[in-house]
Amino acid sequence: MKIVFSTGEVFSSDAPLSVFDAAKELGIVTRAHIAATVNGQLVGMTHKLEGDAEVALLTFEDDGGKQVFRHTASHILAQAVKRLYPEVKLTIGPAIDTGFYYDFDTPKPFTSDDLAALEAEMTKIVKENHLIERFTLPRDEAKKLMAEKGEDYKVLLIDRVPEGEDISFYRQGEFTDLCAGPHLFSTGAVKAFKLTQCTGAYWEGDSKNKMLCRVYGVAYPAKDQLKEYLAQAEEAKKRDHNKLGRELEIFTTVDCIGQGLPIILPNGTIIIQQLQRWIEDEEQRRGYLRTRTPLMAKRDLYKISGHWDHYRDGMFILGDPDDETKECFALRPMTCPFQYQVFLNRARSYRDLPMRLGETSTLFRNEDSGEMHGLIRVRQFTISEGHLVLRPDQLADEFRGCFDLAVYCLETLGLKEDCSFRFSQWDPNNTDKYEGTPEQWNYAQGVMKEILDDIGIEYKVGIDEAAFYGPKLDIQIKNVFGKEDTLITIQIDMLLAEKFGMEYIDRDGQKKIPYIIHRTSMGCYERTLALLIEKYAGAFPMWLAPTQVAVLPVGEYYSDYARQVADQLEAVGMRVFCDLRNEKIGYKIREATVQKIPYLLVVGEREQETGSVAVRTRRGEDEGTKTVSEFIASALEEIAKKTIK
RNA sequence: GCUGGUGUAGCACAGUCGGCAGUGCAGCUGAUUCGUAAUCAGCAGGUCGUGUGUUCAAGUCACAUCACCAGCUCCA
Repeated sequence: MKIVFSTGEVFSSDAPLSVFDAAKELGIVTRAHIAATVNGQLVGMTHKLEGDAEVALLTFEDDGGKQVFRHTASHILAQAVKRLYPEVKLTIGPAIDTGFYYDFDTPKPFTSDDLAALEAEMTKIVKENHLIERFTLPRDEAKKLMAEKGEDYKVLLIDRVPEGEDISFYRQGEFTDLCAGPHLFSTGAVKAFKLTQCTGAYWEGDSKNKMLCRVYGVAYPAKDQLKEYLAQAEEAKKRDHNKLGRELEIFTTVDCIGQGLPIILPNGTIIIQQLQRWIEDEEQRRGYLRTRTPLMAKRDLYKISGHWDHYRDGMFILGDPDDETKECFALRPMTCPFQYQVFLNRARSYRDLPMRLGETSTLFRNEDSGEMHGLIRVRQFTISEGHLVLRPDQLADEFRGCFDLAVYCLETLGLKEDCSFRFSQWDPNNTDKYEGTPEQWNYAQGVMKEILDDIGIEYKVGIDEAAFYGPKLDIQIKNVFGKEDTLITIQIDMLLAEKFGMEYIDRDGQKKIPYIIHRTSMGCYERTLALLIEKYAGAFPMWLAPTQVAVLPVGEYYSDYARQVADQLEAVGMRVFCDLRNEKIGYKIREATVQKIPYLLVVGEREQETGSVAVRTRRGEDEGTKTVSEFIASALEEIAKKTIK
């Protein structure tokens, strides 16, 4: 058999041998090699080669290497748990983006003290440097082994292994776990790790099931890598919008107003106002008509749209929903059925299409109490909402138009590089959640796939992530904790137009049902603001900065001149803080810098005499002395271009 | 909604075994008139999230409740 390595070496052998042995014969294996791929499949170094193969050796720097390394770390954790708490039952313990976790069924959830004890035990297991051996068993013997050990969850998992697939176990010392693998050669390689938190998590991710105890951890081959990760995580937390946003007086919350109902303070309001003016103008340039529709409606409207059946728990209802003899209102959780009334206002011709409707729309959603998070997940929020009513032949072009607008928004805000795309589809096995027939869904998703492939973006498919009326392109972004949320969404809807009796007279005189695109351009203002805070750590681009310029006289004697400079800046629309307090210049500079005001203009005798300002940035750079008009010109240019510095 | 954690002045925090409510920054007043990241002094600031209980006595103990945080679940 012929073994070809990705580095070019070729090894021929008559007898089966392991990846490690083959690589060793060629002298290309090092201690850093912890896993491999064989014909594209991830395996451990001890994997036996039994035929021609293409092999690539992996280190921790490779994704596959990380995965194997972290997975072994999770087994070491499980082994430690079984040593200290034999009564605990094992469930699953995969590698994840940042590290690993293991879910345990414990009589009592672990505490942080327990984690310290577990870490100590894990250190022992690493020092003992157990070899990790793989073996397989026939189905009934596998179940018998796990049943004897009292591992009920593992017995369930064995039943799920498809016929014909190996049921594999990994053994390290006295510990054996049902596991598809692969794993490291031995436990000794996991030199640096930390258990980061323990929380609850439902068995199989279903809230109807028992809540297990999930322990999260991170693991690295070297101590300094762990140290670096922990330092980075600490740094990321300093950018947390929920902390920074409050410190910078962008928003606050008040107990007696309630959960998910933040107060946007003046600084935050300026940013949202800038975003709103910008996006409304941009949409107007792109042919949108603006509307203003009510924040609430009678239940009758939601019955037509389907929200009454599919989304009632998510709405704030005013009145008794079950008393049909009395009026019952609900705050709107979305804009669609309201904005459709604009189209329905009179008979429409094919010439009226595409009709692009835009609204800065405030919505209310009664999220469960545990769901709220700073400005990212709230119960009342405002989005750059839009609905496009279209002829079938316009669908692809208009979808692309929405996509272009969304990308333009993300690029302008500097968020694009942090985003990923998700094609959110329905779940054909869970059709109760959705309106429409499989034929309608397959058609809508087919059309959308064609458009996405034509645009040529990379996307993940999200099954069971669709809206109840149609598939979506979701633009996803991660916060500082790595948690992903939808920032922008573009949806194709082939159902609601018919429900609302929307139609247009086509060229041939026939009544036709239009297609609808639901979309946001910039998304939800609150959520976008949160991500901007985290992206820029509060140092916003000039055009968004709540205060753009601080004018700082070196002494009270120059107050009049400072005020004159500030007046000139304000006259051209800039947001200025003129610090006339009787403080030393160093103190004023420190304070303005901490507040992340983009430009600090220091003025004293020299500047007063020449009609100039000494320019300093919030990053401490000295930009020299400029005349006031020179500074205004460059600042206005930066604002107009929405430059990101 | 579920699991775990937190809640003391505007902010960051201390408060031991249940025994007079504290520190720093911010704020206010005064002095200082100053050139690129914190001048000095004084003053004021509190129903210890809220409620109920235990106790001679509760920031501290118990129960309930509200809010905040992380995770799970959910997310049009």
